[in-house]
Amino acid sequence: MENIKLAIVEDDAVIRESVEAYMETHPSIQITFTVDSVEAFLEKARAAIQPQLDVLLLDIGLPGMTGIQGLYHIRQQYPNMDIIMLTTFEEDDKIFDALCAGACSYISKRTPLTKIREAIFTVYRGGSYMSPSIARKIAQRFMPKAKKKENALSERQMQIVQALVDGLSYKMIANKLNISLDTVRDHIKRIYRTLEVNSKAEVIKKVLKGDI
Amino acid sequence: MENIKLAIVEDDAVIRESVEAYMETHPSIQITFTVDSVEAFLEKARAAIQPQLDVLLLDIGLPGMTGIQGLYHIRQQYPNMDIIMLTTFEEDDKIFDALCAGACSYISKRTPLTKIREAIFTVYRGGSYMSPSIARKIAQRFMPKAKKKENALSERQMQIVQALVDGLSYKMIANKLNISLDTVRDHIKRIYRTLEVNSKAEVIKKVLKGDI
DNA sequence: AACGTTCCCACATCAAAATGTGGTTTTCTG
DNA sequence: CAGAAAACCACATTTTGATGTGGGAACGTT
Repeated sequence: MENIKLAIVEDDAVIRESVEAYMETHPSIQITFTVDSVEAFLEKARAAIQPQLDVLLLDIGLPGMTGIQGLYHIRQQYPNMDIIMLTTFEEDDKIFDALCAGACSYISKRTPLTKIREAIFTVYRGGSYMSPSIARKIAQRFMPKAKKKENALSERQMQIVQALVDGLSYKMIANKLNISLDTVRDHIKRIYRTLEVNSKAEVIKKVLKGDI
Repeated sequence: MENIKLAIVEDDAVIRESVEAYMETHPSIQITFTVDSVEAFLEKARAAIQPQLDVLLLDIGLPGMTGIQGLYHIRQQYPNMDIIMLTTFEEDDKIFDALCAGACSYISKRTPLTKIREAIFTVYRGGSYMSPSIARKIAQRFMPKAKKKENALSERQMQIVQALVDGLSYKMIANKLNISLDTVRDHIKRIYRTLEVNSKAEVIKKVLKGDI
């Protein structure tokens, strides 16, 4: 029989209490505590007897320290705890911030409690649940970005761009490609024009961002 | 009433037929066709009367052209179709390849048919469903990479690095931060040392790659 | 054959960056 | 308070980078 130690951080009393009441009814879930802010959570965590925790439901839009900021601090105390972010649809653009900060699940507050409970079990077992709209955004993040223009560089130009990205100086590029320094300059000049940039830095940024 | 036009690409006849039989029973799902390879799918798509399709269940491990390779070709014919990848657990490392190739959902074959059907509706409505173990892998992908060294830059140094990445010149940085040009040089000099690089290009690369 | 593209090279100029040495002032912390 | 760390500034030198102009050779297309 599982025994999941759950904590809740949610400022809206109505939501907090309804979630708490619902989760409490399940025999495998044990609510360790619920608080209304990250600050309150951290205080509990700092207390002498640091309560053991498996899963945390964390609201993303909190007064004071936001959930995202809080994630960072919370994970210092509980590096192995699984954190489920609760969010309203307006905050969907914070998905990636939250994921980067270490959230492992991201659920809309509109999700039925039964699904949220399911998610708790899922993350406890090493999985992750994402609301469908969230998951879609994540999937899109991986898709090839819409290449705007036909800014196709020639084969040679690509070699030079690559060398630039690798941090080679003009001289080194000339050497590597067995062409003269002036030729390298010539290529780069034209590359800048077709890419509509005017510094090495911008070229590198474009490449690293996948715009090329 | 929804009317989802579904196609299935799956080489294993047992799985294919069981999925087909199950989906067929739902009044909102209409199976346009099922085939056993990407090649067969593309042939159907090339036919004079190109069938309309909403959702595709695509096996990832196919003989001949794999699902991942197929994704590319299929999406040329049906750029707006939602594609759900079916996968066995051994292929979990192909998640990101598939997502990059344009899949919008990724489901283990061990998933109960009822869940798979749910996923079909989810993607049809603009969402996405990921199997828990897959979703977890994706979440982990976003988490802070293991920072190797203590290359911690000071607050000020980070500002300067950021400015460099933004493409500002030393002069502009000096102006922006209200310090002298020489001071900017000084900071950058030290940054290069602690980062063990010796050009702006390398700094930018490090930042963009998340090494910092 | 004429044209466009790509690749190649040279010369020139000014701005920017890389790097070193030397010193001062805050600010934080043991 | 003393010492370390960070931030600040100056001066000097060498290398790179950005940009322009001008021209030549190879290759494929019309």
